[in-house]
Amino acid sequence: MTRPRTRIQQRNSEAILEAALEVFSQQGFRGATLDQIAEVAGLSKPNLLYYFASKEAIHAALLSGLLVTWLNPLRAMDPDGDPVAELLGYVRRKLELSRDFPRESRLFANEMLQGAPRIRAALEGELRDLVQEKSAVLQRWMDEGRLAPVHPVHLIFSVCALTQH
Amino acid sequence: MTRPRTRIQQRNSEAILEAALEVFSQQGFRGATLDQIAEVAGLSKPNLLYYFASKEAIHAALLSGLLVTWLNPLRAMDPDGDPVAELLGYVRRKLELSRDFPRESRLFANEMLQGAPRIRAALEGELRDLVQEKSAVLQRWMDEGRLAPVHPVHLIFSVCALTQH
DNA sequence: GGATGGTTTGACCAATCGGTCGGTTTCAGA
DNA sequence: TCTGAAACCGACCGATTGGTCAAACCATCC
Repeated sequence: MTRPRTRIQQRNSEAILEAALEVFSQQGFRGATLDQIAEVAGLSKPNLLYYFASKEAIHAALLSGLLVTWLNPLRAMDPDGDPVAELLGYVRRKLELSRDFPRESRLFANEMLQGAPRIRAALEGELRDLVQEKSAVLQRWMDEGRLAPVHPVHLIFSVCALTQH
Repeated sequence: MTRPRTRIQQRNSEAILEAALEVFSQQGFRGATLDQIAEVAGLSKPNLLYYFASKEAIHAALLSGLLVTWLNPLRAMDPDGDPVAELLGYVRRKLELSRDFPRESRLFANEMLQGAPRIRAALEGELRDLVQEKSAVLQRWMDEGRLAPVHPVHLIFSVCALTQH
């Protein structure tokens, strides 16, 4: 619930999440085991469960911060900026994210492949709203003749597809 | 090894592969269980293992036929045809494949996410050769001025990314 | 009708899973 | 230096896993 207080809590919580990211992103949720995570983190299995209530809790903690980070590149697209520059900036930020955080990218992909059972709500809320908002911006740019006319949602989808892939 | 002979073998083998495709594509290899597959197939678990030696064997049987099917759209691109028409035909065939066989697509994606441990060899052989061959064709078309100049491998990668996504 | 070989299953097994428990060690603050 | 709480772990638990096996079943051909 609250943030870790002591130094030990801080360090071990981070080690667990780091290890869990490594394992979950490669094996998927069901494929990962607490023993694997514990070994990578350099802790015993009971000690893992001293910091997190369950395997689900570790996974949830990883995913919770993920969506925000992943939507940032699109969110940062400035409606008042230059259309082409903004669009290319969006592509570049998204690409750098995939390059610098491949494990997070795979974790996200794994979740999507299974129908996003744990983040569906967030996707249908936050993500949907953001896409609609930015689609409107793109549409306006196209109407003003400052951007080649294509379906704005398809455009966003294409950028996601290419960068994520 | 050899193809099923009797009608019963034919029917049950297909039922098992059909059920395994359903389960593997949703849960991944480690996430899927023989009990789930058996239930979907309408057979008992020991009966599954009468037709396939192991869980691995079922998965391998599914993957073996997959790569060929998945490379067909690119393979069918005709070096002597019209560049734009051939490229669009490739995109269309790939897109139809993803639309009509989403489970196979997810199975493939799952395998890729885990580093393709079971089809890495095939990827580095068959896939690599085909991409290089078709890249040469695309490069020739570009040199002849019949296609906008981009990196041919990036072009193929982009089509894969968009259609698969 | 009986013999034969392909087919099916209930019962079972060792290994592994996520998670618990009681007790021990380590640490921080007085 | 002492003490109480935080941190840690060996041993264990019930459930589930992939897989086995002997026995039963059943279709087919002589």
